[in-house]
Amino acid sequence: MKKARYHHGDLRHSLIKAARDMIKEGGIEAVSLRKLADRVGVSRTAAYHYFKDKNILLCTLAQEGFHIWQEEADRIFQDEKMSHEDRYKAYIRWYMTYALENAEYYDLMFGRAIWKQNTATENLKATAYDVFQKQVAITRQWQKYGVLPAGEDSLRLAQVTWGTLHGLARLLIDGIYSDDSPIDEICDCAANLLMDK
Amino acid sequence: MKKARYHHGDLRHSLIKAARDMIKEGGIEAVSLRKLADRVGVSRTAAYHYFKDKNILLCTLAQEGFHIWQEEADRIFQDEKMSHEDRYKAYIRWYMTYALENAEYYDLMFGRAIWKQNTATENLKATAYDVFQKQVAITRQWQKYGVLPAGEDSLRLAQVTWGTLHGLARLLIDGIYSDDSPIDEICDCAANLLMDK
DNA sequence: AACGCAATTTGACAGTGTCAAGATTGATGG
DNA sequence: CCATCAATCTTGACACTGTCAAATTGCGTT
Repeated sequence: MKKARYHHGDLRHSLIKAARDMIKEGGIEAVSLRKLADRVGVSRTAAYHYFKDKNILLCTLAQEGFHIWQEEADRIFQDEKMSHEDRYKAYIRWYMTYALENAEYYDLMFGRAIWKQNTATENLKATAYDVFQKQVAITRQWQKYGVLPAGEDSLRLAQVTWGTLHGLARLLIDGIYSDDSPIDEICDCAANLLMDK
Repeated sequence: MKKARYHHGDLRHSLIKAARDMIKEGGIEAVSLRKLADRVGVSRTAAYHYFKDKNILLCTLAQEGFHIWQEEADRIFQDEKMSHEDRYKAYIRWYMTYALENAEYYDLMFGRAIWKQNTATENLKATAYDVFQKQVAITRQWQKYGVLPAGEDSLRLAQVTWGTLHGLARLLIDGIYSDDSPIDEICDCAANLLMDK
């Protein structure tokens, strides 16, 4: 479709798209600007006109990931067909399966690579902050509905519950738990612990 | 102390020691075999006689980290001066502060870098497995003493509780939570959620 | 048609991990 | 005491990587 014209026409989006594919294939480690340029059919340093850094490219991808993430989560949060309890359980299960199915992307979004860099875009931080704030709001709702313990501070509760899901996802993704850990059982156990009894 | 002799004498340990320092200073990313060799005063490829891979070097360090980790944890597990409840709370607090204070090392031990590689030594996996099995055993004890809910399967419970601590540690270390998150409050909230009520 | 400016390329540099082949050494046996 | 040998370390080389500076190309406007 794309000819070898000097002006590519839509390089920015092509780069993002290619990087997205690349990540799904081989993880963040496998992403290199040069292979990326190769795949898009452009010269090695072309990307630098759109992304100051390799890191900024990754941040952009992560931000995109957060938006998709939020959309999918909202779909569960707003599903009126389920009871509050079931919705929370569904959320947990969705979190784990989504994280595992998109392991490489999850790694990008929550991984250290991006956040530790000092070049981490303010945009990304803002986006992630928004996602978390929404999480806090939902947590407050769930407390109101008696799904989560009402006694705890909503912010702390959101931090800890997210921590639990994040930690489990990480351990499963990284293969630190044995491979045959049944996700269903783990989700159930987590739900039992977190939810108000 | 060390002269520029051809035979270094204790290269393996020197390499490990230097790598350990390097990690504490600048994180895993900052570790390069060449700078390592430089620091030890030896040629760039000298390390390959003791470590087949860069990854294997890191695995060795991680294993060492697990042993220290286990020792420190045991000190809490076996502290008879505390009640079971207090001991559990102390464990949580220790976990978080230790992880945060040794963030770079924590990153090495539980980070993806090592586990994802197919060259991950069987030794490391075995060590980590031992650590986790001990965790399961302790969890079972705590269930017996009424600190943790007796109804849950011990293995799953250990997985989830560890997941919680691991996730919180990760989020705090990576700076995904805002920097001014009071660890004490987070620990308390986690304890409330996890412990039997 | 010529000019300007943005998009892209080429060249170059300093890093990295790792392999193969050579140099140095301390220890061993005659 | 000295030659041999295997362990230990070095040199050279290769294929990568990210990134900068300076040239090149070509579209749109005057």
